[in-house]
Amino acid sequence: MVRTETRAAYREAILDAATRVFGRLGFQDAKMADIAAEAGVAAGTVYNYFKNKEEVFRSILQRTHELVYQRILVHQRLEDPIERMRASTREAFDFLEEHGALFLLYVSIGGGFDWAQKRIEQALIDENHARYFALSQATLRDAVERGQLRSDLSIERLAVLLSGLTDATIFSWVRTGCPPASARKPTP
Amino acid sequence: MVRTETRAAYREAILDAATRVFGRLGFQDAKMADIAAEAGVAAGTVYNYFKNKEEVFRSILQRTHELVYQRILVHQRLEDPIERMRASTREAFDFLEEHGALFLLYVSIGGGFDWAQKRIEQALIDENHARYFALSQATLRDAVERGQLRSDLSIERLAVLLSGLTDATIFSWVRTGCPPASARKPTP
Amino acid sequence: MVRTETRAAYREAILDAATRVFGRLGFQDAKMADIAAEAGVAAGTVYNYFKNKEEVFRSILQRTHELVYQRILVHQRLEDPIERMRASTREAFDFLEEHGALFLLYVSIGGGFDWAQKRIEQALIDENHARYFALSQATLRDAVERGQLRSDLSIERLAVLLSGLTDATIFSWVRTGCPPASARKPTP
Amino acid sequence: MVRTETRAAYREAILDAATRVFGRLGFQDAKMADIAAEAGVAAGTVYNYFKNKEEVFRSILQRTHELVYQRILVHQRLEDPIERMRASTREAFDFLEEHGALFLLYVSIGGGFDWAQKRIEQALIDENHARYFALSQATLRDAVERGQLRSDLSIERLAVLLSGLTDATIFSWVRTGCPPASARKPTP
DNA sequence: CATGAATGAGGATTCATTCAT
DNA sequence: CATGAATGAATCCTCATTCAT
Repeated sequence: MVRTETRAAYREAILDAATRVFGRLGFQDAKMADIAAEAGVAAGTVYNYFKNKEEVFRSILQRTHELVYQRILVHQRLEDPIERMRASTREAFDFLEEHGALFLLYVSIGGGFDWAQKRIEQALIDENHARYFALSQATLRDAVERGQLRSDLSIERLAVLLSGLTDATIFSWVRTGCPPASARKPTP
Repeated sequence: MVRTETRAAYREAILDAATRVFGRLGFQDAKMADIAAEAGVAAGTVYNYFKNKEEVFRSILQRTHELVYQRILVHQRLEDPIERMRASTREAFDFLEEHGALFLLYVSIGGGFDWAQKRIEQALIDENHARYFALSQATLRDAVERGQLRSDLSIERLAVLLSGLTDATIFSWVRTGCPPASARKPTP
Repeated sequence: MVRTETRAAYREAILDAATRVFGRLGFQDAKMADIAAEAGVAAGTVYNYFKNKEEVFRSILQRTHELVYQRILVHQRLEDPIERMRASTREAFDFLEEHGALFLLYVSIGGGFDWAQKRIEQALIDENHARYFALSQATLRDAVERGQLRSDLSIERLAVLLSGLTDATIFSWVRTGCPPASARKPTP
Repeated sequence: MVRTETRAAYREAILDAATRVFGRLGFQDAKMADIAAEAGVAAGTVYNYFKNKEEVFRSILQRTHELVYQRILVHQRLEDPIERMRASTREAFDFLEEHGALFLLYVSIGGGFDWAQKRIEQALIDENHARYFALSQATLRDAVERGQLRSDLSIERLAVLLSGLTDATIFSWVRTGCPPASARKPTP
């Protein structure tokens, strides 16, 4: 058991380090040696936990998605769909503010910009995106059923719109540098 | 004179080739040899026209910006600001459809995701973005003066919004793969 | 500890190999691959020990200087300054016979002939030369004090003269190909 | 005839340019393009006059040797062998002062330091050196016959000695940077 | 397993030389 | 012949990955 815990600790430490390094330098410029150094382990050690650089990357992505998803999931217990939506969105933006670099990383891949990676990661991205999307659609459907939303709109299209707006905000944010002034404005 | 034309032709051919290759593989994975091969010249030849890989990239960006800007500029002659805006936006999306890969490239940099490049190109990007932005603001101001737009809104904020919406569309587009179904819908 | 020894051994092996290769081909024609091959290691390994080709070169120079200097230093214990001088000079020439190629290398730089290198190494060369020179002057001064040498001569000028003669011999030697017949003649 | 003159003029211009460039940068660092530019011709033109970089180099060497040899030859008309010797030596040093860089070049090859070149040029060097040497020996022999020199010394050895002293001076000169203070001192 | 050094494939870039105009 | 651009072989160096200790 201790062993298992130790292994897990190492793994987390490496992922943490990799997250920082990738966030700082991007995928290509981040060297395995950098990651190892940041994690305080030897270069070879990283390979005891991850097959290669790509898998380190993929693992970060997966871990992050899981984290955000879990956080958002919590808000699904809220009774009111509108509240649920609002809380989820805020959660996403809160995460953004906390983990800027990480999100950059996510976006850079999610956006499909880093081709080399895209080939490999797209499936992963899509799968996760689908999870969020399903959540979003469920909430919207709920709202329609409760009469809080017009029923003559395509749920899917609405979900796409919402997702698009979020992406747009992130995109602008990223483009302009970072702090999206209005992001934390109190919702009226 | 012939020489000058020939040189220009070579330069264009290389930029065209580079655009395709970068679009296909991204900056890092695109090899100078690939670009040369795609252009049908020897590897060394590329260096007769561009100092290095980075400059090839930068030149593509600059050339594209110029092209799009010129195209949009044409529509500025339109009397009606609203029409001007509409035409400009359509122009941008038309370009997108024609030059998908190229735009991906643009976005990948403009979004600031490819760190290594960002450091270098951001100034270029910003400068060009400012040009578009100025155009956009001028048009909006015009519209306000003509009473076609509410005058109690911040022109700058409006411009940011418009820019953001465009970016959002591109972003979603890029994310989902490519064809943004609604993009060419007849404007009502 | 073993590690440290192993590392040192590798380093020495590479320097030995580099010395041979540089001696055979000169700085420019010696390829890092040649050096690696001669040392029996992979090309990349050389870079684990030296930042680049230049540093390999510089290290050879430094190591050699140190070696010769230490050998000469031993003779400084001799009581009689004249004997000290004689022994030192012979040591230098002995070294020449043992390490012809190496000395060629040294001279080629010391003489300032390999421009590209000169820029970088001159300081190193000068510094070491100064050490020998100081030793030489000290010995001469000693000889003067003991009345073994005329006191009306400039010590510095004498040292320059001695140094010049040694250089001249080496120079002729190198020019003519190598074996300076008279070099090992028994000193009467 | 005009043609021939033109050709000769081009050839000389290129050699002059090459001399300057080689003197400035050394053989390896001097680019054919540099030489062409310095000569004010196109890169390809150089190849109309010389087979390759090496031949440019060889030609400089040959031309210089010829020049110095001819200058020294003039002094051979002097009656007194001692005067002849003195004049020749001074000629050599005068040349040195005028063409420092060129001489550096000569020495760098003559000394056999630039290996790549040495392989090729050594024969040329040796041949020319032999000419000087023959002149020197003839003069010495003459001096012996006239009773101006002890007859119990080996002429050859004397010639070697003289040559060595000259070389030594050049060597020290080159090593220390350049101006050999005493070189032009009035011979008492 | 951790370590950290060895490995070697891979790629940007340079530049002597060639050749069409 | 002069020109100057095209060529592509050649080489230094990086760094992901492997492996002996």
